[in-house]
Amino acid sequence: MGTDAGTAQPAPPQSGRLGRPPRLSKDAIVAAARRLLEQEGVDKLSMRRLAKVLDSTAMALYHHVRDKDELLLLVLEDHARRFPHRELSEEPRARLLEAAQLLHDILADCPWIVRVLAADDLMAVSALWIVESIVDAAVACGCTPEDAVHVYRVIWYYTAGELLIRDTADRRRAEREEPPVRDTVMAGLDAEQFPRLASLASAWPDLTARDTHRRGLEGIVNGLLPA
Amino acid sequence: MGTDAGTAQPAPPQSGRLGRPPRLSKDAIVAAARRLLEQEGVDKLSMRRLAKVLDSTAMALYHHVRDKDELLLLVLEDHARRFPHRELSEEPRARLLEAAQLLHDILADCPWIVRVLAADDLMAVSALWIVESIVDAAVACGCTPEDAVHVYRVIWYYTAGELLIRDTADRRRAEREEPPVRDTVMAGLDAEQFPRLASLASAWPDLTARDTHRRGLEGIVNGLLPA
DNA sequence: ACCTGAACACCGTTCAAGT
DNA sequence: ACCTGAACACCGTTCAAGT
Repeated sequence: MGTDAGTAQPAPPQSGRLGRPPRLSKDAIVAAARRLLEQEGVDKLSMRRLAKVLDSTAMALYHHVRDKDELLLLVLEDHARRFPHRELSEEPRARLLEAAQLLHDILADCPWIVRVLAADDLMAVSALWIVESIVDAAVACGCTPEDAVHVYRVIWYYTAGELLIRDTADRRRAEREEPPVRDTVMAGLDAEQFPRLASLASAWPDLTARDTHRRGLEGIVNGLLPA
Repeated sequence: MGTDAGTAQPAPPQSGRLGRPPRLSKDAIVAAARRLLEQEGVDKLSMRRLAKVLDSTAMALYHHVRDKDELLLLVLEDHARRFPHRELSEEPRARLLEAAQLLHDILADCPWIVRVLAADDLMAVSALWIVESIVDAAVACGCTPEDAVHVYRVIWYYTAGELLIRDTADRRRAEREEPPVRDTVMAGLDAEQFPRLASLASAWPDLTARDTHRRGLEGIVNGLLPA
């Protein structure tokens, strides 16, 4: 993973061109950013640091990408293109669920993108077909086009929330040594005032199971599709 | 709103105490932060700027709050305490929905807190009773305690996602002059490849209705509660 | 055309020192 | 006990200049 230098090479010098030959290229920048992201996380990705990795200066990057958000979007685009292709079922309800799951799985590898994507409610262009699939499957399930967009949007909000929260919690856990505030709050709960929460206090953290998203998705789809 | 100096006063000088009398107080800091947040948004809230408003230095603030996150949490706590109280229904399903709605409404005024809260999946202590209500109502609807936590968690993910996305979109719109990427992507959609999205392109933005969250909530609850 | 250095206008936080 | 000034270790981005 750290040695796939293939895509990180500077662009092949085009023959007989005017101007200085480029040392950097969009591809090389995106590849380096991907590696930095994988190895050290978003918090460590700055234009200056990325430039250092590329033996260049922060300002040189701005010749190839408009700003940091565009760079992150390019990394997502690249990731979505590489992501293993999956056949979707014919049956619309199953297709809807599978597409939603795929949306989640692609983004689960780049949870930092949620903050950028949150500005819109659409995915990267190379994953737009998933959005199309969701809306289309919802219509095939009997939704009006408007309701289908609503279904998509609820799924997207839910997915974005899950990714944001899991990612934030993961990163906090990695960087701080103290236990999360939740644990101390839960431990000190007044059982008179909050009987339910108090009785669940010890079980609460463990309930963050891996299949939470999937189970919730099924419930949401059941609740939103016409009977 | 800018003149409620009442809570922004330095703490009343305690009689006969040792040490230098404090010029700042937690309350004054929180009140000033709240005003800054209301008037200028999170992006403008920095420890340095807040200190300037209080005629003090950034470092003095660290004597009263541990760090910026704690300060933001204190503002939420304050906001949740002030928030108008609402009676909840007896009927468990209605109570569940009302509590979830209340959770959303309280946070809708401080959407910037989602990034801080995202580290845990619990609310501010002064709004913990809402979480208790949701879990309790879910049990009253026939959920096991574990399923009730699951229901709460799906609602929280959905709500956090909605708040995050609406807030990010709002702030982008306020600061940039260009239209969101979504509009240009949607405008350039290949109708062959994405028939559904292309046909919805013009309608998409308008579909961000105010009641989206409420409608989605009902669907989610329908889908997650036992029949 | 592509890249550099210096600068602008900031951050959160720590630390030693003052009163 | 409470506050200050200076400093640390950074940010993203702009701009004029170089090759």
